[in-house]
Amino acid sequence: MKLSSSGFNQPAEEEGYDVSKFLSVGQNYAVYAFMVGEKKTLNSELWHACAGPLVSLPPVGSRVVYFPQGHSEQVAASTNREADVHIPNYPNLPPQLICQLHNVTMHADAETDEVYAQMTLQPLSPQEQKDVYLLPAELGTPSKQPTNYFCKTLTASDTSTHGGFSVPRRAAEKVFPPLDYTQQPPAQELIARDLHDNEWKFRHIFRGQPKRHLLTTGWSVFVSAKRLVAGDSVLFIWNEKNQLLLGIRRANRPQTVMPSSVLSSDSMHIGLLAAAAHAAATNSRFTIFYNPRASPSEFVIPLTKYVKAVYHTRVSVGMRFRMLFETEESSVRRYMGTITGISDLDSVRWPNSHWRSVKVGWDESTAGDRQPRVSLWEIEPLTTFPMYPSPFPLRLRRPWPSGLPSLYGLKDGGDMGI
Amino acid sequence: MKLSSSGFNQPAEEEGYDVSKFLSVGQNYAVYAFMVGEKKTLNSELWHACAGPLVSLPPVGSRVVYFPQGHSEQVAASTNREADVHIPNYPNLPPQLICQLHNVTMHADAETDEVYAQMTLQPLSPQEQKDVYLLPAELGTPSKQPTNYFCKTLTASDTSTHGGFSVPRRAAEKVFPPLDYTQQPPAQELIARDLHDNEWKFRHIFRGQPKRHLLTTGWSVFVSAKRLVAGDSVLFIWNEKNQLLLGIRRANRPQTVMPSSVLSSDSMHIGLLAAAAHAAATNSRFTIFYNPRASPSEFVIPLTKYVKAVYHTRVSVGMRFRMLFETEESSVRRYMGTITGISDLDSVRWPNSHWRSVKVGWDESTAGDRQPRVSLWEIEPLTTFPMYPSPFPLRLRRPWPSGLPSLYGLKDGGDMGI
DNA sequence: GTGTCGGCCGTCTGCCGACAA
DNA sequence: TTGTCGGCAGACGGCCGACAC
Repeated sequence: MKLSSSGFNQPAEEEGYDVSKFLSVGQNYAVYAFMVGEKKTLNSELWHACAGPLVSLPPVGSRVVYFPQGHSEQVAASTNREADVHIPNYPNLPPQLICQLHNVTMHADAETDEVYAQMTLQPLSPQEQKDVYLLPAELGTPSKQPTNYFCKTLTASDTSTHGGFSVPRRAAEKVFPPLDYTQQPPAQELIARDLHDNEWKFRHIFRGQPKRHLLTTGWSVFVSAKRLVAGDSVLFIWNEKNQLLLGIRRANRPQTVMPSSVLSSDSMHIGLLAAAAHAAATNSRFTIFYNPRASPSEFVIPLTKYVKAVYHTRVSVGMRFRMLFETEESSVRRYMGTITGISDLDSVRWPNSHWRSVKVGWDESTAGDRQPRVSLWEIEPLTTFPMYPSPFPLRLRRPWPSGLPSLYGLKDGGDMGI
Repeated sequence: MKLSSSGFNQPAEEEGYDVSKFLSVGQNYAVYAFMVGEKKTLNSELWHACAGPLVSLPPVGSRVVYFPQGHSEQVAASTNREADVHIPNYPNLPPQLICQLHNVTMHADAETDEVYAQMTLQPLSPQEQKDVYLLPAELGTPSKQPTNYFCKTLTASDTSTHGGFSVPRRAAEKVFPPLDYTQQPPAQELIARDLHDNEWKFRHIFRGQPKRHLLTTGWSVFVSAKRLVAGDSVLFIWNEKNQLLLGIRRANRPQTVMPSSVLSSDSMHIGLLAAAAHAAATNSRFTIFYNPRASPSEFVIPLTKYVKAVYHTRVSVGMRFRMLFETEESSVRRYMGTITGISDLDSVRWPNSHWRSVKVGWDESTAGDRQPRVSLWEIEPLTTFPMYPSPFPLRLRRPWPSGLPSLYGLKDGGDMGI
């Protein structure tokens, strides 16, 4: 069977699908359906697969906590410019804003396939902000990766013009349709759709000595169109509607500089702060973009997760903890560390903020790119009563009453490595 | 002579050169020299050639007028999103800000070669803002295109993989070094540097029947590296240091959508307004990016140009005028039109603003993409005393005193086509 | 004067199994 | 099990003058 080489490139389309129309929370992770006018479906599972195993989006309609500091970090990471000292202070903007999450749309950059989410947030009124601490804390709903799925980091041979793509055997048997082994060699045409609903055709063949699964015709067109290089990852996923989907995850390149050429990074930082401050002052909606692979940390988290971490968990200097990280093979592993201090990240602009208030040391010396500061809700403290929830109901307490000095009394914990 | 095909691609570098170090104003257009640390020189003439014949940057140290509305238009054009109604009003931010221009740096996007300028502005104090109207209005200093220069819009053959680049004969004779006509066919190696100081080598040959100038070896590498398509333009320019430079100007593509994936367009609009408002309130410096090929109009103009247009020129409904436009061949031509009304573009947010306060009708019916609204300083009114300056000194007057109704008494002039 | 084409040659793409890690 | 390679055949890149507008 010979594939024609035409029709492989579809025109790029603007993406943006409203996920707020239907919402099912009956499963372990939120399931969205998305339709906007004549727009086609942007598959939620594919978006999450591209975003990575640690990324979860809060359900539409839920209450979330928004952190301007974290949002600022995303802008800083994207523009490669820290927020300048010239940026005005917004004294009426608290370090965290409890919001109603009205809308979440998943997007993919038309140029790079970079995934990001647009969220519409509405700050609660001051009275509502106080009341939420009295609500019972529900358990968070962790994201789940789909099962019928595989992800492979591309080798030099995979991206070379000299050949095709070598499919790991288990992966091919798990997610590709079964080959007709009566043919010699067994082969079929695979059709997969990307985030923009563009169709890609590949010749899937099982040949060689020893036998292996390969993608040949069509593969190089895909590699050059997506500008993939060795180290990037490609993933295939089989959705419920019997469609094969594929996505990409680019390697963490040495920080691509993008000074945007439209707006200074200072203005961007001011923009997000002013937008949040205005929304907080008027209790009106505002819009943010969350780019999970550009942002150092999630800056919109479920309120339940925040309340549980900040009000129902006791942490102290010297305490051991675990934290989840994504591995290079796109799976998850835990790293261990010790809390070395608890203090404000920026005591001038953001006093009494919980954003990255925990200074930590990591057990493994290869902790080069792991943050020296984390937030309470990112870590899992190891108590002397581990593995099962405490049978004693925890009483609510405010970790440091506003207007009073921090209970921890430790502005800069220094290195107390144990 | 055979060129090796290696060494044609240089690593992309971050651009950004300080032009404020040396400033000569003795010529008809501002000449900048730029050095930052070990950075190489970004050639000012090449930047201007890529920016187009109508773009001029005010001299460093001069006084300029900054228009938030125009800046907002640039963001809207770049994000394809108009400013939302949810954006807060900044009642203390006037529609124009008279500023000291402290710094201008010319840049080129590392990905696309798009040219843009970064400017550092400092609003004058309220007292200074008033005083400037009493200054004598100097004549503007129009930008000038260099002479040793040519620009060609690429044909299908130029960008096809099938062949090279056909050099217009006059252009080759004017800006390329003379060929050695003793060789048969006459040929040479051309070396040209782009905005990033990357070096590009081309085989320049004079052959065929009839004889013509061609760029062969090296051309296709350049086309694919810069992702040029038919309709884009390439320009060659010969600078004073005996270096051949080359730049590109992309055709106005059908609006490439870029929702930035980092910051919502609302936050960007708020950001530029809040940054300007903060700078105005504190008389502190702020930074803007001016992207001449993305922005519908210049929004930082010399104060002298503004004062001359607003206070020393009488315009009225029905008056005829001329205005400069860039042609598709990158030269300049004048279009004629008639003033059909004078009114606020946005009487709610920006009352009494001179930004696009003039409604116009264009003589030629092909005026599809010419703005229906222009600013006073963009047009050249045709009076009954044309061609030479009036011998009578014009007295200063404010066109519409703030707090009083517009002198024109015409909120919406409608179509008064003559 | 210059845009496009047919002709022609050389390089590179891309499919194959061999082989080794 | 799978990454890389040599071998090989065919496609495409790219240089040439012809020719027409």
